Amino acid sequence: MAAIIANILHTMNNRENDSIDVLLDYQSQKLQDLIEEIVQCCKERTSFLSKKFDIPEAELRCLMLFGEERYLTAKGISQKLDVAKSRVTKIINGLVKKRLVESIDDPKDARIKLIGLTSKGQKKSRELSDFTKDLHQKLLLEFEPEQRKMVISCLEILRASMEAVKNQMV
Amino acid sequence: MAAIIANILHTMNNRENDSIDVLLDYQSQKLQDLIEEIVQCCKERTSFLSKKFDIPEAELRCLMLFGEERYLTAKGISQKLDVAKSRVTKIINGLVKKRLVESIDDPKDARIKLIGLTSKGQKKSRELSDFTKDLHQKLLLEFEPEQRKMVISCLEILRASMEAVKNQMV
DNA sequence: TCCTTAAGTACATAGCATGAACCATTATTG
DNA sequence: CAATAATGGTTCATGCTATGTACTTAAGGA
Repeated sequence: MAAIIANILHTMNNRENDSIDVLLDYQSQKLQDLIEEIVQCCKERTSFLSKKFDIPEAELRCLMLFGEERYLTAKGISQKLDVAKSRVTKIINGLVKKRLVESIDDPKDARIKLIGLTSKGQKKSRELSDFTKDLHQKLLLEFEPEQRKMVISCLEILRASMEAVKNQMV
Repeated sequence: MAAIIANILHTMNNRENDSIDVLLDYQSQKLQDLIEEIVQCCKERTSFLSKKFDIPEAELRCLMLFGEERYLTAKGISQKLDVAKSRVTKIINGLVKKRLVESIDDPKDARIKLIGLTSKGQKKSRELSDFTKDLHQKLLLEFEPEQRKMVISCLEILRASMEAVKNQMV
């Protein structure tokens, strides 16, 4: 089917005026489908990780925030995960129940609770980041070496353009 | 920061052996971040559409299935959306309540209900697909004309590679 | 006719996420 | 310094996403 369309396009290409519109139509449809499929694949990946590590997706995402920082606050997590702070309470509760995280009172400010990984949490977090790193390395190795740089810069273009369209839409 | 790393990489590049590993590390991290951001942007887009059209995301997705086919069955929808059939019942109920869809009994098989768009549903569906088509066209137009083909083929490579990694993971 | 399979629904359960109301505690300001 | 405002967190009500099991009805084959 795609081949047929491509063929039609090809025969029309160097002849007429509105063939440009046809090409644009075809390309934007293609773009839409590809993005759709890629996003779908990523969704499956996160769902897979959640099952593999037996931790809900939101909690996994939270666990991965402790990359650099030793301690995080509920507010900080709320901002990084881009969710309401009431949501963070739930997520932290889940992680505390699993003994992956523990919260201590901030000695300076009694309102604040400092959330930190337990050693069990550090282990899980490490495993998780190792796994996803490995996954993306495998992905990279699927490309031909010359393609790698190109794919990355294409994604950079795509991301920037998506950002631009988003802003232009307000 | 990225510039510094890139610089380090550059000075190391044509000299030593394990600089390849460093490059791979850098690139896979980059890849991970880019994919993350792109997926995030898509999530925001669907959430935006849901608010704009005042219809839950799952129902929107369902509405978009009536592209070619006149009627769909619950089972068919379940397969296309890749959700449990009990989920489909809920989704259809929502759409029926909004008078966007109606179900009639299959004259041939009393077990089956044929789901079809109402005229109101057709209108919404059309609006929706027009909007997303426009969006992707805008996106395409953000690229330089020469880039368009390249970005698309890069996404094709990416999609194929993700598929490959997924299969290789079982 | 009996049994199996298929289509669809109901219900219990779980996760994701928000927003409003609320309780402490800290900061500000008159 | 005391009243008030702002901040950090929790609780609760609500709604969407999604699954799986059990159930009903219908179709179709042995």
